[in-house]
Amino acid sequence: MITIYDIAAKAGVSAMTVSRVINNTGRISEKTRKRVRKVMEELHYIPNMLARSLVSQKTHLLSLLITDITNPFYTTLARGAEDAAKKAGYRLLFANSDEDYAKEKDYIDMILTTRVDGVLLAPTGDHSLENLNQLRKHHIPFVVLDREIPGIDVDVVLGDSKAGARNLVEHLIRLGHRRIALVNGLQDVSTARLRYTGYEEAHRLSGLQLDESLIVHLGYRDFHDDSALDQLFQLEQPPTAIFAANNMLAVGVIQSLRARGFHVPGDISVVCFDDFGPAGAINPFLTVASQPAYQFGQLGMQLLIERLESENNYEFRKIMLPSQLIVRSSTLPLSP
Amino acid sequence: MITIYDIAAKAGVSAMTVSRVINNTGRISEKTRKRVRKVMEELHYIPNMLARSLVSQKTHLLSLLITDITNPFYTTLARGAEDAAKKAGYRLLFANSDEDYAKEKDYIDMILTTRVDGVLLAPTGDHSLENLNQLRKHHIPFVVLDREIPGIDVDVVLGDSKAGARNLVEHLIRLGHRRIALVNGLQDVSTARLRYTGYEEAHRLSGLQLDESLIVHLGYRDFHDDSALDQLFQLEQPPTAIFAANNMLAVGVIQSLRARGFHVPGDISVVCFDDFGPAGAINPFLTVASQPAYQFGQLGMQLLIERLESENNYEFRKIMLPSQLIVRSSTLPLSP
DNA sequence: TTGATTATTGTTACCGATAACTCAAAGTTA
DNA sequence: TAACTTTGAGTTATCGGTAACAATAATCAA
Repeated sequence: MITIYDIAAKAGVSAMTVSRVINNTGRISEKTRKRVRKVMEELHYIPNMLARSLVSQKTHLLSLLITDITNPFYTTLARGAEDAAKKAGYRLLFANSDEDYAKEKDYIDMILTTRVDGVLLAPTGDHSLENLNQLRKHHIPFVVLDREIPGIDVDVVLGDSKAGARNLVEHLIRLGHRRIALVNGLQDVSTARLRYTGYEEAHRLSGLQLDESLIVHLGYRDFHDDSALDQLFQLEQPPTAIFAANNMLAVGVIQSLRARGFHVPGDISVVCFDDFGPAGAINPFLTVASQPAYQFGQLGMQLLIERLESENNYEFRKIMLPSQLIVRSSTLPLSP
Repeated sequence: MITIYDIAAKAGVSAMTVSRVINNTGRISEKTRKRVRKVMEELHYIPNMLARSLVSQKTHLLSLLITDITNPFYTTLARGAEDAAKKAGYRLLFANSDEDYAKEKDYIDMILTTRVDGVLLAPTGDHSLENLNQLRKHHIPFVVLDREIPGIDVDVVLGDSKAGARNLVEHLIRLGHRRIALVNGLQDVSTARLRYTGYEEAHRLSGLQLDESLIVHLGYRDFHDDSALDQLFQLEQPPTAIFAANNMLAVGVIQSLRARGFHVPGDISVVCFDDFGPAGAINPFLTVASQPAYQFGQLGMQLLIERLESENNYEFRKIMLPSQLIVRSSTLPLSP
């Protein structure tokens, strides 16, 4: 491993001079600068970040912790975050918690020991509060994405879950549906709660009675749980439409429905939150509340970097991004 | 920032003793061990990886460099790699080159300065050779995924592009298609070359004349380039089926076709390499050669870790994973 | 010409951990 | 009881950089 000492020796200068050349600090005569540069190239010198970071107390590394790397919403978000980080000269450490609190905690520990400069994260749920407090205790700046955490004041980029949900459900109601099921995420997650609120609000504003037996709770990634729909179809009056609280749940719901012989949208309409990225573009099928995923990442990263690079502790900011109702072919008017 | 010296001072021992307690090395009496542990908890000690890695010359960090984070093939692969890394106790640094050589180079540089222990990467193309040589020069072990690079001997996990392509094209030929277009990736990428070879082989074995004017070259991510299909439809005898060399190209092809008023598969059949992950499961539509993406990542990571942890330089290994033809509804027999 | 100033480079200490060596006290053996 | 082991620590040097200060040479003003 070539170090600045090797270069210093070969160039006949001190290590400090080499360091100065590398960082363009201090004053160096053009002659020595050139000589040092030449030796650096000859020896294929690569600076050692570990050593540099140890003394500077800055790694120029940021961490992005998402909850599901197979979900196009988060991968698009990741692209946004990556682009913004790159533009500002930071390196990005991706991590994936799989909606699993324990994994999240593991990654937070790794983030702490790795001494990243800041963290951008979509928390797994309200209990993530403990992990956030851990970050705060160690003075690691962070920005929260997509999900609000009660009990802590932070910079955060959110979608408007309530309005989005209301739009989706109102769309179904306009189509004549009256028994609309909600396949929701866990109540521990703010988006799931707000999507419920939007669902409830749509009912109330339309003068519809809300039937709690039409509500199912699953983890956002547990779309394999086929039995989840049993509850709905054992009802005396089963639903004629289903609102899935995110895209992955919608996939599961549709697969379950088809496995039971239902046709979507012929027999039952389905809507969901979040779109499907490029892969979904082949057969745009689902009626969705589409969120600007790329901007989630980009804006979140901008907030983080501003926080990092500003001295003063200005107050925390909350950005709320709207979702857009895109009506496609998974919804039909209720047939009489 | 709490260091082992703070702990040592408060516990009334030397820093070395604290280090021994942390790493469970050397001999420590149960009494001091407990006292040190207690102080560590009280002060919320977090070990500093930078310092530790600087002396141990090991970061326990691996890097995964993929070419398209929005492609479900790579995100599934990433999950496989992540799981395998986690199991072996390594942390994983994701990076995304966007099929862009310059970005890849940037990431390789960052990998070198970050002193990761090893790299798992899907190269952008043959010219990545230079980046691989850079890694080798600095003695960073690496494993190549998905794409072969001529001119360098490495551990590598590949799909059987030739056989997969042949299967797809033979499927089309069985359906009666005779004018089959190939929308391929750039010739700089081994999978694109092999998919061409499979395409050619299928023609030859079926006694079909291959018409070079039916072949279009695009980057694997350049599916926005709508004009690419112009060439095909200005032909006197336009194709009746299209083989897209990967999933992203297929998305673009289908969107282009629809924009031109063609119906798939009614007017034209489409097949492609690689499936669409969970997002594609809603409306499984495309006939594909599906590759075991998760295993690409998992096996690649296993190779890397074995290479890392073994002293001796055993010879390089090449794993070839088969693809599976999945016939769905994007293909129809040629109507007379 | 001389003291002051500026430009260029070097020295030393330190970032936070660990390897290698040292050393005192306690325990063992003959 | 003297010599030898074993146990449980501590000391020092080092990993590869950089900050802060020091030192020398070159230039300049008076």
